Formats: sequence, structure tokens, C-alpha cells
Amino acid sequence: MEPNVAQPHGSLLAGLNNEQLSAVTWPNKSALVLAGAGSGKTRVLTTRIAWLLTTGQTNPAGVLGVTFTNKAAREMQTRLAAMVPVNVRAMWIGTFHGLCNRFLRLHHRDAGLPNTFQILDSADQLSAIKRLMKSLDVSDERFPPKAVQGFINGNKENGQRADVLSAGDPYTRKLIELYAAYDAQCRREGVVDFAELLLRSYEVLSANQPLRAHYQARFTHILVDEFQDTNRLQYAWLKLLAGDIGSVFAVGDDDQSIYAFRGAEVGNMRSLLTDFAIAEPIRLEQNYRSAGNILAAANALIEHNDGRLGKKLWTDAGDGEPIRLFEAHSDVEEAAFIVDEVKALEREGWRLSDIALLYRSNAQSRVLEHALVNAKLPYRIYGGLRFFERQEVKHALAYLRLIANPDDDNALLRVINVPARGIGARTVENLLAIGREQGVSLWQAACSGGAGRAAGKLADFVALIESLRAKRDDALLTLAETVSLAIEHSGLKAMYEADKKDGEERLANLDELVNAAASYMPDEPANALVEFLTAAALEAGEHQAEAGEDALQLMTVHAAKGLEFSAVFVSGLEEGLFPHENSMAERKGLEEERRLMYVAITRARRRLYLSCAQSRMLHGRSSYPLRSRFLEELPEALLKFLSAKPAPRAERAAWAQPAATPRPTRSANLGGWRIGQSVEHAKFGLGVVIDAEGAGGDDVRLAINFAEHGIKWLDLRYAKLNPA
DNA sequence: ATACTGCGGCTTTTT
DNA sequence: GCCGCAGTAT
Repeated sequence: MEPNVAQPHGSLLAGLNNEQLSAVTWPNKSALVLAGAGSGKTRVLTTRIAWLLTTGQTNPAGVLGVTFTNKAAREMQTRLAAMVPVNVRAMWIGTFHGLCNRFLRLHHRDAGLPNTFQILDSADQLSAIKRLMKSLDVSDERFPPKAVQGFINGNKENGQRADVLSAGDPYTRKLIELYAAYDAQCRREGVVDFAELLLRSYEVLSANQPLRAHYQARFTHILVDEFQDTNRLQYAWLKLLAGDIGSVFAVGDDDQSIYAFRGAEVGNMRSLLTDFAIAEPIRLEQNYRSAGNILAAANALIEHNDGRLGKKLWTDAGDGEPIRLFEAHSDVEEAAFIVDEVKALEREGWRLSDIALLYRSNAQSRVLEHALVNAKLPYRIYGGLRFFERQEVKHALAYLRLIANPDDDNALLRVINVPARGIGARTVENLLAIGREQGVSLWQAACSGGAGRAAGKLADFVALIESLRAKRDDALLTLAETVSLAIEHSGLKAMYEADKKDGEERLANLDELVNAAASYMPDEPANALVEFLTAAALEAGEHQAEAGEDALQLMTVHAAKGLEFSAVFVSGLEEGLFPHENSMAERKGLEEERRLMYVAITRARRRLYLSCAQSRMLHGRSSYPLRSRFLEELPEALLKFLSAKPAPRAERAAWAQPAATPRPTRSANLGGWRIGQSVEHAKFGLGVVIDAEGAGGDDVRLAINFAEHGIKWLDLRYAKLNPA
């Protein structure tokens, strides 16, 4: 710490611990802040920006603040605004995608994009891919559209265009061909997907030296949140922007890296140290959230991972309560236990909204919800559809997109016959054929009118869109009026009014859309519609608003990252579920599962419950999983066993055994096979039996580690195995 | 055009 | 066991 700098800004820096202070007042060079859970990383990030500004080391234009979620970006802006008098809206603080969008709008010419370019969300992208494949007559059996989407996005996130890819096998060659065709289609239609926002920005900066020099000189301070979640392209983008002058101040936690499955590269943390000549990360290890026992459990668990940068959370708040453990006979009993405990907590005066029920996968919420409904405990569940992803909202947005740009084929196909107006599949086929043959958009094909019997209906549709466009332009409608008019004139409103099933809710959502438009503040009023549509794509909205009532919080562990609760229940701690069996087949999959467990544990402030069940309905059948190895990785001294029937001593003895040794299965019956046996499978080749589950008899599944295909779980009723 | 039925699949998810 | 999709029946 440098007193001469810190002194005049005492109020800004007051209350920071030594490590936080050294991070905040780090000199103007790159840094990696290893910020443990609950160690005050957002505070460090925002205070550093405030400090840089108030000490005159930079001005608002010199700061680039990057986050992953809109929520985090907003929080950064709000907190910064409270610290320094500065127009945070004018600053470049936002998500990777939001900032790239801003960049591409400013430089759309350099990027080769129309100034009205629209953004495809994942669902839009998938339907664009399906449409493309249909037009190219590619079998969606052999090439599942989701897999094609994954291929395209994966390559974009590695910075690779189709033209630099090559493959020996025809399958991959086809994928590359589809990738190229997809990009061409997007270019024709003036749309970009999420990954494209980043890749295109990166390419424009790479190719355009003056532009690059401008931004490199401008952004002297680049600050990144949740750095462990960056992918290769994001890292390259940051590196490019930093150039030789700029510094990167990255905050992250390798132990909370839980998004490798979507391209996050924890390795970027180590790369940052070398590429930016950082001698040692700054460690924020003092935790202000959880009781000591909870941190001790988290520390002990995460020690089982290799290759960590290393970090040990501590608190001066005392040990607190033991961690409560419950082993139920069934998933239903587990849910009943949780309900009972929650009721007890409620009686003791805990707020329901301060209690979270966490689980590994969404399917687990069902049995919990069932128990909660019966117990009349209010709950709020995160996940599922978000506002701008609802079909009625997407329909309305599609009309708005057509107003902004009628050549948007995705939008046109979505609503050309919604509500039904006599334009059937045959007519649409014709349009697609014309579009393909003449190289024009579907809108242009429809305008030319050359489509047989439904020509009149098509003309009506064209007239509808044109009248909406004309009304907006001539009558100078506000954004909200445009939205409202589109909903009404398109017939969407009438359609949902006639829908007795869930029309009412959908109409309410459409009203909400009009409200959203009314309160939307565009940067450039003349461009309000395009901006609004962009915001709708980049910020899909809350998962489910419904605030107000004091309700239990149900969510996946992933969704809980970044949140904290006084009491946390982690349910379903069973092998196969948590750690999830699918993750075992992935490289480093188990370690990511363990980090996920680490995230779950560190959400709790005062009380932590961990539970598992001896039997569980899974995929419509009973399964009899083993206790999760993660439970065995926790020091027994921290635990308090609450099971109605504690496990027998023999089983308890196995409690602290290292997880590496294969444990015996519950049922000795492995359908005649044994752990460690070599087997052969017709499709997967040679492998070794490494684990088993199921009730025995015909209900046996074996985990087999195949030489060629990795670990697979096979159901003996279907899989043909031979001894090898 | 819509409603029903059968089938497969099935982890996590932000932008 | 449940959901979503596709294909068929009305």
C-alpha cells in the first residue's frame, strides 16, 4: 500500500482489508486477482475503477469494464455511480456481447454489416440452421441441428472460420461446409449470432490497424469480472485490445470455474500470468460470508482437485454450526425431510427467501416442488423460460423485426402464418424455392407475388407489414405505439383473446412487452426500434420476476453461483447425479463437478444441509445410487448426521476412504460381471468395467471405460457385452 | 389446420 | 416419468 496515494481517498478505501486494498490500488500494470467466494470481488472491481478515476490516473473513456452477465454489468455501474460522480452509461462497462455489439454498431461499415443488423439468440440460430439444412437437403438424422450449432459456435469461439478448417473425414467436411453456408446465410440476411458478435469484433480489430491503435490507446485500463469463465476468443479479444500499452485487471476464481462445458478455459488464468508478465496473483482469501465450518468443508473438498492456483478461505467470524447431513431412503423422503427442516427454520424466524434448495439438475426440482406444494410452503423457482423467450413475445418481436428489416427470413417464417392466415406449408415451400433460385429474401419473393393459389393471402401479408412500416414512419409513432400497433394489427391479440387455455397469460405478457417498450430509453431515439430489438436479444430478461412474497429459493447449483443464503440445502448428493455421470466421460469432468460442489457449499452463510437418497426415480425407473464421493471428501469432524436411521457402522467405516479406489456397489449383483473385468462391445470396442448401479436382476447398469470412446454407462438389458 | 399419439431422449447455460 | 417433436388421423 502506498500511503501517499491512499490517504486522500480514505472514504473510498475505508474498510478494505490489506489484500483488497493492494488490489484496488495496484499500480498501472496487469494483475490477476484470485478472488475467493464471498471475498468482496465486486467491491474490489468497482472501487478500483473509482480509485483510478478519482486519482486522475484515467478518465471514464479510458476504462473498459467487462462482465459476463447483464446483471453483473448493471451492478458494477450502480455501485460505481454511488462512489463517483460520473455518467456510467457513457462508460464502456458491459458484457462481452454488449460491448461487441456497441463496437459493431459504431463500425458497422468496417465490419461489413448493415446498420440495422439484428442478433439471433440461440433458438433463432437453431431455427436458421434447420432452415439452412432443409434448403441444402442435409439429413437431420445424420447431422442433428443441435450438433451443427455446437460445431459452428465452438469453432467461432476458437476464432476459426470455416475457410481455415479442414478435415480428413467426410462427416467433419460436411460440418465445415454447413458452417460456411450458415455464415453466408447470416450475411445475406443481415443477422449475427452471439458468437459472431465477438468473432466479428475481433476480426475487425485485427484487420484494421488504425482502428485497433485507436482503441488500444483509448482503453488504458481493462477490467474483467469472472475471468475464469472466459473462452479462447474472449481472451484473444482482451489481449488484442490491451495491446502493448493497456493493462488487464482480471478478477476470478479458478475454483469456481463451472462453465468449461460451454467453452470456458480456466487455463486463461495461467495464460494471463505469463502473457501479461504477472509475477503472482493477488489472493483475496478472507471470506465475509460463511461460518468457519462451512469454509473448512469447502477448503477440504476443493483440495482434491489438481492444478489449482491455490487458495484457502478463512474467516474471523467463528466456526458456527456443524454441517448437517441426511441420508434418506428415497427421494420422496429426502424432500419430506427438507420440508420439515424448512418449516422448523421458519418457526425459528428464518426468512424463506433467505433459504435455498439447490440441486444438480433441473429434473430434481419436481419431487421437491411436489412436497412443497403439499406443505403449502411458497417457493420461487429459477430457470425455465425467460420473458423474451416466450413464444408470444417472440412472435411479436418477429413482426417488429420485419418492420425494421423485412428481409429477415427467420422472422418472416416465424409469423407468416401466425395467426393462421391461409399461408400453408406449400406456399412457404414455394417462397423458399423462389428465394433460393433468384437469390432473394423470402420477403422479396413474397412481394413478387409469384406463388400460385395463395398469392392473394401473401399480398395481404405483405400489405400488413408495409402498412405497419408506413404507420410508424408517417405517423411518427413512439416505440411503445409501434409495438402495440403490431400486436393488434398482426392479429396476435385477437388470436390470444380467442385462446381459452393460456391466452390470458400471453396477453398479459404482450402488455408487458408494450410496457417494456414504453420504459425503454434508447441512446438514439431515431433508432429506438433496432436498439430495442437488440436489447431484447442480448438481455432476455428475468427468469421469473414475481417478487414480493417471501418464498423459498429453488435453483440449480449453476444458477446459484454468485448468490448467497443464510441456509442452503444441497440435495441429491449421489454418485451419478452429483457428480453427474455424464461428466465422468469428459476430461477433467469430475474436477468440474467438484468445483460445482464447492460453489454449492460456499453459497451458505450460517447453515448448510447436505442430503442424499438411497433410491431415486430417474428416467422413469428406480435407481439405487451410492452416496456421493464428495460427501466422503468432507472432514467428519465438521459433520452432524441427521438421518432417521444412520448408516450402519460398516458403511460408516468406508466414509473417509479415498475416492480413488473403486467402491463396492450396493448390490453385489453386477449381472455376472465384475469391476475391473475387460469386456468387448460391438460398437465401442474394448473396455473395462469400472462401476455399476441398479437393483440387480435385469436392472443393472455398468460403467465401462472404453479405450476408444471413454466412459459409458450401459444398461445390460440392451447392451451386448462379451468377455474380452 | 389441428389434435392426438407414439417415440426417443434425458446435465449444467449466458449472451 | 415427462417433455418435445414428428408424423398421422381427422
